[in-house]
Amino acid sequence: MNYWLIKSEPSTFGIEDLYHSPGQTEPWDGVRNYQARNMMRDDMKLGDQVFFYHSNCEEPGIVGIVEVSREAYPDLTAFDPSDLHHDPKSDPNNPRWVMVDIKLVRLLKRTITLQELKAKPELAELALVRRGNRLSVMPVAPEQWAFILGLENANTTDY
DNA sequence: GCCAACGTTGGC
DNA sequence: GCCAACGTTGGC
Repeated sequence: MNYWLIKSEPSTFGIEDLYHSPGQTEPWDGVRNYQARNMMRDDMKLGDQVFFYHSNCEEPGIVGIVEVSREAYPDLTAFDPSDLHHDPKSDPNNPRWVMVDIKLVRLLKRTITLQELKAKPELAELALVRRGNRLSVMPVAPEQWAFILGLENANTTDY
């Protein structure tokens, strides 16, 4: 079992949108970064647990947990000229980009904010809080996963 | 293969 | 809206 964190801008697609999706499941399409793609293609397995992070918004932070409900398959939006993430260089016979399906596990009881994550020495190695990080899909170590989950019930004035 | 220019991300 | 950090592009 692997752990991950995926970012999304709530103005584009937030945890509320996933909550209201049919089957609370959506394809995680539009990833156009090779590092992120490689992780999805090679390492994201059925049942892997994933933090859902809201970026570029009023209160950036982790807002929910999802799981991988289908492993990597070709991202067909790359072939659609009308799609925002259209990539004319992706060959339909050898698709360049992949996506996985994610299914909502649950919403967190509160947003675990970026500010809070940054303040924890235990999470110094978390890719999310490292300087200049821009990956939309990143691994989370099992200890980091457990630690972050523990924060959900912690007193928010502790930090 | 170098690297400057450019576009994007995302916190603030 | 600003801007730092980073990835990608393309001329050479």
